[in-house]
Amino acid sequence: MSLRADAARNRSLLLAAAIEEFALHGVDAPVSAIARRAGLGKGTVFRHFPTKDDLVAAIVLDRITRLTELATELAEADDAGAAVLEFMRFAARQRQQLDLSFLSGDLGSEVAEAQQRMARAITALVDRARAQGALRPDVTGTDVMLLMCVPQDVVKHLPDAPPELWERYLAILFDGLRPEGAHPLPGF
Amino acid sequence: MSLRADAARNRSLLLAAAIEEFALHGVDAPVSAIARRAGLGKGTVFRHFPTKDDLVAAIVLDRITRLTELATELAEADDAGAAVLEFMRFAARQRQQLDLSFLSGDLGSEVAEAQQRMARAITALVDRARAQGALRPDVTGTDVMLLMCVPQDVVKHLPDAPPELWERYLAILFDGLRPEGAHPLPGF
DNA sequence: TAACAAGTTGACCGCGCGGTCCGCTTCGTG
DNA sequence: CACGAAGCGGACCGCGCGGTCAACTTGTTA
Repeated sequence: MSLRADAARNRSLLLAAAIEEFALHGVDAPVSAIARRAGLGKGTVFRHFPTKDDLVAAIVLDRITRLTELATELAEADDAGAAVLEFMRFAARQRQQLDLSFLSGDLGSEVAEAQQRMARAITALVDRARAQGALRPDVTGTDVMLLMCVPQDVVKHLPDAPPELWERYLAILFDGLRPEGAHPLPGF
Repeated sequence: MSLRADAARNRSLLLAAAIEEFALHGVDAPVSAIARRAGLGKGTVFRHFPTKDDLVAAIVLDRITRLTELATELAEADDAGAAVLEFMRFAARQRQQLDLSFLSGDLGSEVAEAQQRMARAITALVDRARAQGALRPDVTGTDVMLLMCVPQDVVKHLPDAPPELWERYLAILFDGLRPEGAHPLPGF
């Protein structure tokens, strides 16, 4: 055993508190607020995560990993176009709960490698959809990676927006990725 | 005359320096850096703009005004669809030079009113394009306002991106706004 | 050109942040 | 249960920020 029981519990308490706090006030939320929300002292945060960036990296790493898993899973779906859409929907929804970008900022080599793994998984998924004719011939995995968070980001600029508005923008965006004259996917 | 000659010159020097600094390092760029870039003392900045927010507001106000003027101008174009696209292109290009959002953050009533004027101008432009059948029947001015900055925002996540990449995303995005089965505009 | 208003400056202040540290508490074990 | 190690807490530090101010310089005008 490498971690004491209460320490493990506190660690996950801290992660949960950090996710909430970052979602609510952005990455600039002070560490002290995270500690307060977790009902712990500030020092405890730095015991588990030597640096605030390490805390951020831990969360981002988790999110990236989940996205990678989903992309890998969806790569086996019959309808690759629908799979891409579902992936983007998941990514946007996840972004709703977390203001952190997986792309910008240097968060250490571990995160960078995870990003590359995710990029590969997404590229595989997108390549397959393109081969099936579900996407424009020039759409790349990078395109999807860049665009998948847009719906949530855009909606956040509106103070009083209906909570499902982002789906509308996802639809508009995905429509721009489909080949010309293609029929819309069911559900839109 | 209400302003001394050198003071007027310094004021515009400061505005230019602030635009550059904000574009380079975001809105969080310290006031001292702006002063240094302008070759002036920090105190001078606060003489012209009592608060950093006032400086930001001045710049944002200028940008919003230009956008409003352009939207009003373009409302008289024959091809309203092409006009909307050109407007979005201008907005995105402007956003390239400035990291400031015209939408989020409270920057006083003056900016808020200017935002509303811009919203009206854009809505008029978009309504006309929609009436001409150049856009989907459910596209609103708000949609265009929210989406027009996306291309630049998205590209900024890529560290080594070709400078014209944003045009590609504008094309994808605008394509999602056009009615189904419509032929692409010339140039794409 | 004299004299005053207007403008400029950089040292200075208070604040809140990320991060440190050491005395104290609590868990796990023999 | 007793004891050592692992974990905890919060006062504390240094830093860089936005903003202030009083001494100084400069444009303007009669």
